[in-house]
Amino acid sequence: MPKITDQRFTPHDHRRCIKAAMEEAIRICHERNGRLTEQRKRVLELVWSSHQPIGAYTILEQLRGEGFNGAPPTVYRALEFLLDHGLIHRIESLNAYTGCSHPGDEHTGQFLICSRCHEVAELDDPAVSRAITHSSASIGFAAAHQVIEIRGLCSHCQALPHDQ
Amino acid sequence: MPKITDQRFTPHDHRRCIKAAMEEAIRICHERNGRLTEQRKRVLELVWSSHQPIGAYTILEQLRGEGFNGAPPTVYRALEFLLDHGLIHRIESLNAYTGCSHPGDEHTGQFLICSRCHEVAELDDPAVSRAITHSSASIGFAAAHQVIEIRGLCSHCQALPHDQ
DNA sequence: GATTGATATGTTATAGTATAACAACTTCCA
DNA sequence: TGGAAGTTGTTATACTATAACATATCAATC
Repeated sequence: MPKITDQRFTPHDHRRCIKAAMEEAIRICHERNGRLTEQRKRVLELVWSSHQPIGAYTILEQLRGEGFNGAPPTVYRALEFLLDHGLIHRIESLNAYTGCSHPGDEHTGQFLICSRCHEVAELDDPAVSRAITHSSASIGFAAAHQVIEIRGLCSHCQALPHDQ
Repeated sequence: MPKITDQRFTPHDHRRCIKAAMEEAIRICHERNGRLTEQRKRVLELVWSSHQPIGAYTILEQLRGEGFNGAPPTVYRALEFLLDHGLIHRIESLNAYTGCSHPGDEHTGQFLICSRCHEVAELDDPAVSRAITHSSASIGFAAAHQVIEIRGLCSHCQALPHDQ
């Protein structure tokens, strides 16, 4: 059974998502002796500012809007840290980043990307992973990391008229 | 059962792959009234020149080595045509392109990418697709296009010593 | 075979994404 | 307190992709 731990694709008080994510991040970094500096924390908040994946340069713009006077490497470094600690994921097909819905667990995300509202939900269905591992193994391929990004329409957008 | 129609990940006479792919491409384009021009044909050959995905700018370099005096748009247009006609796939996680192993069939590829030799095989296992469609549907998401790119070690590279 | 509309290619410029390389600063512990 | 490790600043540049407009080629019709 797929595991969806958040409220994505449905209206909700998103501030709670952010708050919960930040608390989790602090906990995890503390546990792992990772230094969640102010910059990294702020980047994580920006990534979590919506359920739409956000690009590195958009993050940079936002930081600049807040008086930050930095350059791309700063953002990319923060993203790298957050990726390394499993706090965010990179969506390869969008060159963008999104908050991880269940950090801490070792996992490679499976993403459902709505073509209409552009929100992304993370689905971590062991059945999917298993199917892939099994199928790969049947031709002798040892699967390590899985990139799974599914495009389609979320339930909310399916209910809307087609002419947007 | 996964369907692997080619000889990837094993030594083989690759000229045959190229030849077969080109013949298929000609057939398919004829059938669909697509104009497989010399440039497009040459780009397709370059994409098929190995089982390693190739980047647009590498293609450009190679074309230039052959006396072609063009710019990126030419290459990207050829790639777009080939993608539209299902003759190649784009590997999102590599920003690169690879020949489609069974063009003509409607399908979204599932790719096995060897981290060591960098070859890519296309696996089109309906069981994997089904697992994803099913899992998505269970939370009301209508899956349309699937990006599946698996990193790991091919059977050949698994057999090699670890210190490469 | 000239006309014309559609398709394909050439050309220049620029947008968007990411990292290399080195300098300066902080943190933390020995 | 000194020094190593880790973090951030800064500049430059690499890599990937497309916009916009000009020109050329094709293919069907008159």
